[in-house]
Amino acid sequence: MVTPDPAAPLTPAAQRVLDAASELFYERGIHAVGVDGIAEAAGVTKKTLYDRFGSKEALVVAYLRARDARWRAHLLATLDRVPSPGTARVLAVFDAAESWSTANSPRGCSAINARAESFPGDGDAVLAEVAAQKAWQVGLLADLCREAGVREPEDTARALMLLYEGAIVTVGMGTFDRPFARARSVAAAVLGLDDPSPTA
Amino acid sequence: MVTPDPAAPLTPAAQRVLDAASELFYERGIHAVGVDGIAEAAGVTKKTLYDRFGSKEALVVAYLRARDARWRAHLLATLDRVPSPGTARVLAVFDAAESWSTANSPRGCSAINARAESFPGDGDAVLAEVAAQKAWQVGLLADLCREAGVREPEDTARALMLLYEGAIVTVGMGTFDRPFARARSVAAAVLGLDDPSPTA
DNA sequence: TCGTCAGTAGACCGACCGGTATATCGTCGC
DNA sequence: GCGACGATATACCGGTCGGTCTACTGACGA
Repeated sequence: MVTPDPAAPLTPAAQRVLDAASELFYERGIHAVGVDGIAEAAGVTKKTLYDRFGSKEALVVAYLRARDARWRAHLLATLDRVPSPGTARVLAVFDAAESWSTANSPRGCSAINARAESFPGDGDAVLAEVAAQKAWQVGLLADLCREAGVREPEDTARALMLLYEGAIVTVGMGTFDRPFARARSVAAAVLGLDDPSPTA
Repeated sequence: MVTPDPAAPLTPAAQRVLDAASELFYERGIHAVGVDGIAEAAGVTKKTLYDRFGSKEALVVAYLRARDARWRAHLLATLDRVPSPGTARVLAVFDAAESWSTANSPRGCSAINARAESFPGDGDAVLAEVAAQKAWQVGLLADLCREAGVREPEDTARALMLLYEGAIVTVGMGTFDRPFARARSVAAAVLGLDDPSPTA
C-alpha cells in the first residue's frame, strides 16, 4: 500500500488523477505543479492520490509511461498502414511524429522536458524512464533500417534520431514551422532517396 | 533599484551570485533551485541578491544571457580560425558545439531546459530570451550558408538547425555517444559534400 | 566630512511544498 | 452481516518558497 502496484488497472479516481496530472505536468512542467493542484483538478483528495500512487515521483513516472504508451500506439498504428519491407516505413516515423505533435505536443517531448528538471539523486526513477524511452525509440529506428536493408542500420538510426529529436525540440521552441516535414526530407536524403516529399 | 539596470557592470557580489546561480540552475534546473540556496552558495545575503537582480526571474534571464554570451564567444572564436568563404565554416559550428558541450554542457542546452519549465503567464521573460537565442542561432547558420554560396540558405540552415538541436538534446539525454560528430557528418551530406570527417 | 553605495546580518511575511493522520461513508462480494 | 475497498473530508506536519524589511558597516568620492 505504500507502493501501489504500477501494473494494476487504475480505479476511476486514479485515472482522473493521472489525466489531470498529465495535462498539468505537460503544460507547466513538473516542479511547477503541486500535488494539491493535481488533486483539486481531478476532483479528488490528496489522500486518494497518495493511496493510489504513493508519491509524486511515482505519479510523474506514471505520467511519462502513459504518454509514451499513447505515442507508441500512434506510431505503431501508422506503421501498420505502410507495407512491410522498405524505407517508406522509416520515413513514416516522421509522418507519425508530425501528426502526433500537431495534435498532442505543442510543447515538445515530455521525456526531454522531464529530463530538463531532473537530476541524479532526485528523480532517479524519472531519469531511468526517459532513458528507456529514448533507447526504445532509437532501437525502433534501427529495426526499421535493418528491415529496409539500409547499410549500417545502427549508424543510420542515430542520424535519424538526431533529426527526430531536433524536430520535436523545434516544435517546443517554436524556432520555425513544420520541423518534422523538414526532418523527413533530410531523412530521405540520409537514406539515399530522392526527396519523395509525401507530406504536403 | 526595484529593477536594476541589466546592462550595468556587475558588482563583485553580483558576479558571485550569477556564477552560483548559473551552476545551480544548469545542474539542477530552475524550479528546483531556491534563492536562499543561491545566496548561500554565493556567500551573499538574499538582500544583496534582490538589490542586484530584482527578482528570481530576472536572475534566470541574466543566467541564460551570460551562458549564451559564453557560447557565442566560443563559437565566434572557432569560426575565426576557419578561412572565410566556404562550407567548412558551416561545419565548424558543429566542431565548436562538440568542444563546447564536452567542456560545459553535459546536461544539454540551457535554453531548451529553461523552456521546458516555463509557460506563458509565468516566465514570459524567459520564453522571450530563449526564443531570441534560437533565432540568433538559426540566423547565423543561414548567414554562413549564404556566405558559402549554398543554394536555398534558409532551408538548409533549418535542416542544419535540426541536426544541431538534436545533437545537443542527445548530449543531455545520453542516448548515444558523440552526437555532434554524427551530426556534423550528416550536415556535410546535407551540404552536398563527401563526408570530410575532420573530427577524429 | 558628509553622502552615497555595496554589502552583511538576520528577522519576518504569507503562501505553498510533499506527505501523513484520523475518521466517515457507500458499495460491493462473501 | 461483515469486512475489504475506493473514496471522501479535513486537519495537520515540518520545511521551503519568493520576497521584504530594518539596522548596521565599510569604503570611496566630492
